[in-house]
Amino acid sequence: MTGFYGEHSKVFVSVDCIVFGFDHDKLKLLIGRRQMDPGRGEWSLYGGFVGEDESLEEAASRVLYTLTGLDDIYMKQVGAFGAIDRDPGERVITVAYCALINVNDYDQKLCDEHGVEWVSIDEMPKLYSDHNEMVRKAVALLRKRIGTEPLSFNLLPEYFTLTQLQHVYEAVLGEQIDKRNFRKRIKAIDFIEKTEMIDKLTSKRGAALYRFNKEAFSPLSSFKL
Amino acid sequence: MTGFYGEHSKVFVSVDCIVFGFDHDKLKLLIGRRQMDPGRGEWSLYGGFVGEDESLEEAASRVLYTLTGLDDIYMKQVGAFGAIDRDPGERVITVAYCALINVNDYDQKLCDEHGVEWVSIDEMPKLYSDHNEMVRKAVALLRKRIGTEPLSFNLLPEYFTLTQLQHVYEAVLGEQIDKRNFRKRIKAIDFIEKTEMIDKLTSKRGAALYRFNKEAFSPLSSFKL
DNA sequence: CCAAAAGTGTTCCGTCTACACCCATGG
DNA sequence: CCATGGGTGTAGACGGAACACTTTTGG
Repeated sequence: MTGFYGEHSKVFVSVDCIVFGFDHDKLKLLIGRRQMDPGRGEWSLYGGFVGEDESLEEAASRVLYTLTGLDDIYMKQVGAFGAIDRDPGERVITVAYCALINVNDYDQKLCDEHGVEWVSIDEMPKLYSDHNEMVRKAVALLRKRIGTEPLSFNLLPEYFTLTQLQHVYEAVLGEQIDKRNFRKRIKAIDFIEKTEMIDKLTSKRGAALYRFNKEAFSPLSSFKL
Repeated sequence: MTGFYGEHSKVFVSVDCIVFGFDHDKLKLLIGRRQMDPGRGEWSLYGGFVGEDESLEEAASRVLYTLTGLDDIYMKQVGAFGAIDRDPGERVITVAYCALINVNDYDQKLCDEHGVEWVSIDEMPKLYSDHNEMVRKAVALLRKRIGTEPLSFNLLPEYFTLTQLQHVYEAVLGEQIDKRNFRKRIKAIDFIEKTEMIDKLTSKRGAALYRFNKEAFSPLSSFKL
């Protein structure tokens, strides 16, 4: 089997993961010191090469699993980056994926092993290659979509208070939101369910815990937030 | 120079172009019969492999130039498609690009040479590999963006009537629009300029010709349509 | 008893939507 | 003179934004 496309050239393809988390009212990004040449020691997104036996999504999932120990992560393609000299080593075309995780689920040991840590997106340092551009694009996508797709829940624990949820929106959108208007809109969304549970950690009075009901959500149900 | 990433494997990368046009009140797509194996003779998007010396965008531009004879085409990345068996020949990762062109500018001779033709998007046949999925995604993106980005002008000649413009929106969105409301919104957009010219071809009375003023448009000026 | 966060409605204003008739002209 | 597409305004509904006070309880 000689192959059909033999006359054409092949190229390295990698995936890079833009991992967002939410903590202390801030949107956070997981970055680490690059552990290979070229660019060893520079701040960088976590990534990996795409193997012969895996799709792009599989490669991204594998990389995310290696990094966080988590499976079944919310993941969305951000785009392909293919400038000739984008990687200082050899030519590599990268497909960037944006992942949203709950920082509590995250495995701190793995974090340390890979030398990655959380930084606030507004304190992001210069990253390796064109990784800053990837992050910018991912944040832009996040902002566009958070109003019409149920993304925010991926950044929170299963049970959350409305104040927490509001803080996620404020962190992503970068603006303050009126509490009463926010809660009014939440009430209109039927797949955000109030539970009987009460959170006593974040306030003396205690706050009702809510959850996202995946079953009640249909991709067709357009909502506005 | 042995390279830094020698232990990893390389893969074929191609670009596929989803070329939209607008004619007779319909959104059209440029497709052709595939002229190589495997899949020879099947309906397909037009594409090409990414060379060692060109970026993804350059490859897409080259492919579009080869196909249409046009330079400086509006082009947007749709996404990367990387399922292992997506191509029946060998493994190929493809980056899809969506292009918008004015069907009048198009070179009919090249069209014939490459064996491509325009089809209405609602009469699209089964295409090679996962190309239908690419088109679906491109149409979805188009619908999302046409309301907030000045895309529509790329599908029209430099000078156009408001009725033509409205038909573009109707074709893309797949729904009727109220003429008076549409024109009211247009009046509020300052980078759509009325000219002194009058088009006498499409109606007996004649219709004012408008143009999109690129200079008056700023990417920040958010508009709603 | 007080600090700190939770919870709750109303009014106003601007935006979107629905809707029908006259105009100019070529044939 | 009539068929064809061009062009115009208003009223009512709806949705989004602004805005302040009471409740609960741990310390």
